[in-house]
Amino acid sequence: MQIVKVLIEYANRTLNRPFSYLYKGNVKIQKGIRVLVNFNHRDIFGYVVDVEETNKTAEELEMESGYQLSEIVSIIDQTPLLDQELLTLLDEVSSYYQAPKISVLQVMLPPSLSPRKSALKAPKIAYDQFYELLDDSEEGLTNKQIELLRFIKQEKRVLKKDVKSKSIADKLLEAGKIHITKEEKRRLKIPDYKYENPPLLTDDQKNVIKEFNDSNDDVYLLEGVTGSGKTEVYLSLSEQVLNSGKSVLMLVPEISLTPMMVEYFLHRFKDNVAILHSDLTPAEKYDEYRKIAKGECHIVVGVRSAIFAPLKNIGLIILDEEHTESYKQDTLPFYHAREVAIMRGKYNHAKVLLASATPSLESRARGQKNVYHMLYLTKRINNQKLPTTKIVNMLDYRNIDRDSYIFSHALREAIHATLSRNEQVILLINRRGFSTHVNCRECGHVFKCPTCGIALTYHKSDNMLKCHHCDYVEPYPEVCPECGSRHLLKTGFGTEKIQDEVARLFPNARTLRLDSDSAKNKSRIPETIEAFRKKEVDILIGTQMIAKGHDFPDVTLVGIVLADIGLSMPSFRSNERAFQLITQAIGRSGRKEKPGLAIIQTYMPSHYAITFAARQDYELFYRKEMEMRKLQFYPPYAYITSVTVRGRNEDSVIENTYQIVDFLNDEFFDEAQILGPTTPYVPVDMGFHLRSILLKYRDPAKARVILAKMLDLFGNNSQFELFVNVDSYNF
DNA sequence: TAGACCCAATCC
DNA sequence: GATTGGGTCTAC
Repeated sequence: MQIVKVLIEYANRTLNRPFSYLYKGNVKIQKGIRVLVNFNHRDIFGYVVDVEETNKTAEELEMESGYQLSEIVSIIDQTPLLDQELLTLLDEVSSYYQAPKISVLQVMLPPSLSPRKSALKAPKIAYDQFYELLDDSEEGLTNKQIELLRFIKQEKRVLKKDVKSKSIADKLLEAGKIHITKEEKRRLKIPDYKYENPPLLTDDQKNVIKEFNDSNDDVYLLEGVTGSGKTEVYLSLSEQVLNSGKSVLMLVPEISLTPMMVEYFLHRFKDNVAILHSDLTPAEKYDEYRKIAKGECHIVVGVRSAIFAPLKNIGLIILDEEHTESYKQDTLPFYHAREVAIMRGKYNHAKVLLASATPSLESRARGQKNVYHMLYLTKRINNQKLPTTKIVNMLDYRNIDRDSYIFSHALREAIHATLSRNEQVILLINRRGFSTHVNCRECGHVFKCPTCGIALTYHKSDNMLKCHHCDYVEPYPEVCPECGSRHLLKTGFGTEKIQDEVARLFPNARTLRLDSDSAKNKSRIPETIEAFRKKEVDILIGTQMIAKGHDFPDVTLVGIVLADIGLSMPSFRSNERAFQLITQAIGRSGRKEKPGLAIIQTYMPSHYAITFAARQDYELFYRKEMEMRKLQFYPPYAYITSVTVRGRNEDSVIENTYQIVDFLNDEFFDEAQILGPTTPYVPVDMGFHLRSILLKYRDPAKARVILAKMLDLFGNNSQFELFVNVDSYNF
């Protein structure tokens, strides 16, 4: 008999330990397969982490352990799901992020292979069936049969579903003239891209590639201004790595927004590329995953979770736009693709290339200390000039347009001039909806989300109040629910309001809005982008989703309607975020031979994040922001981890949070700054109250030990749940 | 994580 | 007296 230890599919702290089951059959159970087990009256998935042979009886085992072991319901897999590298990575990731192993497995594997019960309903392998010739003698066959036989002989193999007459084919099968072969099908349909000859590299690009090749360092940070040709560097390096017999993992922030990168790789490397992103269907993900695991392709282009692709013999890992926050998962297991990339790079002795026009401060600081090898691309391709920028102080009423409190004279006139030259405009406003706050003028009542407690945003298109954090919506009430007054005040503005204003001020301009409301259906994002590129639209209005990566040759004006929005967020990263967003947005203007202009409207015209972004001066921003971070002891000077306590009873949550703070203070002595309990920005989550603790420290190894101890001590309480977010981005 | 179980509130 | 709802407990 075998004792099988399994991890349960529930990614809950209190269940984060192996449970034992019996297996009396004669199959040798292997570590790393999935089994179906009965757990607390329900059949669920378990992932086998250990197997022991035993001569004891079930009764003896019950005596020893004090509980009755039940038997495995069924075995799901024939062979282990992960190879040695990914098993090692699993351990490393779950210990670095203090995350339940099962939660890491669940992000590593596609839905069809996931250790969770829903995998039973997930897509299976699909096959194409072919007829193939066995014997071409035609004796005793009818004319129709001979016709089909000759056709199959000529074509070598014929898709079964392409043969119209099944009965004739059946006759040939019966006579042993042909047989059926099957082959796994790839359900992701990829257009047939023509190979494109690589363009000649610029001297800058050649120098970067040479420096990269001549060095033996592990991790590189390529700082390259917008439009400096980073993509061609990726393609060239990838080609080299492939020629040396190794494979390439290419990570991008989000494929539906920036399909260009995938297209470049498909043009150059065709069938050798597999694609992994969140818009694929589960069936497509499964097929791509197997194609990679079987070694049928050597390049993976994908988003965050693609860092776990079962690619073998990796020679190069690239993170494009490495500063992008979508590389950090903000749910369990809270991993950051950059850190995982570095772990995988070490294991494979592969180089890791991080790249951005505006690197994260963490990465840039490591570059400073030569932990990462810095590389630079300082010139735009063809020496295109950066756009002219202008900061407009919106505090000065003389700058504001007479007809609109949202637009300045400067921006309104620039839009007018651009349109009359038949060129295009991008207006960026980093906020969705129509107005950001609705409150009652009589009693001051503020409309808030009942589940999250944050202010609701008014959306004009459907006349609804929406929560921008959860999916709560309610119809816009004409009267105040508190006092019955009809005087409701809408303040603040977002994309919808801008669209209204533009329609009013420029009635002849064709406008389109692109934000996560207008793009509910993700397939419409590329459509909108394409319509704009084809100049069916004059003005594109949108949130940050329009600021990234796109190349619109006829855009010569970018207007940032209110640059301060990001800056007023209560986060130590808000300066960095604002700088990155403004820099990226400005980079959309004047991409071809026409000179570009960018106008930045702000109430904080002398804020360094805005002035340095306007000058496109990353290095100055970096230095200034580093001073601030040093002063406040934030990353990159400190590591941070947040601990969130979540429970039904608010008082008990607060009380327990204090106890944890006390514990952490005792353990760290003076080796950490501990802030908290604080009430998070979103204080209530589905009826659960939340409180957070922020830890800032210098020694991650020590913190890991203390955090593990904390989870041992406080992590198994039924009153509350603990969430540990190592290297958190939510503060 | 989700069901079972317990107790109290609520119904006609 | 039965039914419903909420909170708590537990799993191999």
